[in-house]
Amino acid sequence: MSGKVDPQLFDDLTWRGLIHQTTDENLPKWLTEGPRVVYAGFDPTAHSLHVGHLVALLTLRRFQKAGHRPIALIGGATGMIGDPSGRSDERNLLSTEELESNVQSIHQQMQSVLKFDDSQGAMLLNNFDWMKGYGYLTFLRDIGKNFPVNVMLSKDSVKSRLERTDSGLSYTEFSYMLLQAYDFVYLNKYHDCTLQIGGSDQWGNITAGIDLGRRMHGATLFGITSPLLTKKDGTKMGKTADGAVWLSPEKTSPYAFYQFWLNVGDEEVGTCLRYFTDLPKETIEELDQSRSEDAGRRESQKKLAEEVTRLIHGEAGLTKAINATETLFQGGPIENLTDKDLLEIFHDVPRAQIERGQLNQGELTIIDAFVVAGLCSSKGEARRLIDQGGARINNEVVSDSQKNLSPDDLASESVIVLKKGKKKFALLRCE
RNA sequence: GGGGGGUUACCCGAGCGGUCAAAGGGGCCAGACUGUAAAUCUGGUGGCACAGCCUUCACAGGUUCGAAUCCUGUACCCCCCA
Repeated sequence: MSGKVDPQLFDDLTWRGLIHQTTDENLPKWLTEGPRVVYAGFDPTAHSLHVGHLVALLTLRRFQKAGHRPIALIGGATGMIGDPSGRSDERNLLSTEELESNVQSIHQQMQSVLKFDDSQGAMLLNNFDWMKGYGYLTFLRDIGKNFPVNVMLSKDSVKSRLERTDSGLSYTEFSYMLLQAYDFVYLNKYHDCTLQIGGSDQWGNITAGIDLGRRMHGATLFGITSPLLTKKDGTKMGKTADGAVWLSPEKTSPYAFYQFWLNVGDEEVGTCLRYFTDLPKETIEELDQSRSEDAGRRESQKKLAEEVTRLIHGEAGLTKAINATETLFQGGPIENLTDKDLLEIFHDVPRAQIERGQLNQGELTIIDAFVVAGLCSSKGEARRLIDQGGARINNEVVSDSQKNLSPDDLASESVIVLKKGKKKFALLRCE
């Protein structure tokens, strides 16, 4: 590792609003003195990372770009336990098979964000590797001995759970902190790691690791937490009505991913630009300025969506997302497109098969079409939708709920595009 | 063990013999406005063969011309006394 690091890193993080708390006032100076090994943990509780993981992942990336060495720690062991921090109820435990498969795919995803290639590149470690052989008695003697219960009880993550009367805290979850603390100490001992970053809900776990390092080895360790990103209404960022926004293109298509960022509210978009893009300060401040003059142009949202989508899905994914967006929201009728075009643009839109004969005979009512396509859960709902003017075929409003579909309604060789309201689409495809 | 209260649509919650598919609010869906926003306003929100019919008010029975509403039993929840 070259000895050079970017001395601006901490200032940049501060300007971006990514610093919530630090464990030591000398930390900014300490960071400029040479390359450090920094780690953040990711629980493999799902098959894919989601937008909620992105802040930590991108912060690791910023450290890497500034000349430090990141470790992405996958919590194969801790994921079996479940972190009680910020949770109101007990987690379900995952099987080892699920965990193993999750770890694989998460590793895959991280490669577009961190550079793992060279010998000084990022490291991906799984704490299951060093925890699996750790005996209970040994662990209690080595690690547990260093944890005063009164200190553990005073941690916010534990305290808040104990104060709830409607859900308890199992001994298993209570022990989570020891495992994460030990991770830090382990990484320090074997990989020279001296800094842990995480969301502000990780403060308790991070300081536990720092305390443990000092008690066991007299090590001096550091920690930084970032604010948890919430929307104006207090709900967590990264969730839509349909659930989490995933990084995996199988779970959230590049189009849907792009749309998520494009729809970020004016109040949040400034923060998002700072958190989720590498855009320099000047560019972001220009966008702030532009937004205060005419937020309706949505330059900030477009730039944000573009940057983040490119990072996660690459240039090709971004192009697809933009093409689909333009087609879907240009407003005019959908025509002069081929099956291939439509199926590509509407890649992740739900679709249903219908019989060609049904269409030719005019046997399919428009009400049934919306139900079959899954846009409406009952015929009554479909009827209401049409009566209220919220139903479109190939982007043209249909007002007659008695209408039957015919071959004239095909947008291309075999596809009919149904639309509910402004943003929900479905395809009917006749064979 | 004794006494009292409760269980209503996705959620909260009114209804306490007919006019109840069931007030009100939240959520959700759609429309207007707009920027594919926010806020606001309007309409909708059990199903269907939709001016009508069918199935709903914890569950099972009963009384009645007629029950979410009354009675009996069952399950679950809460409170008070022991």
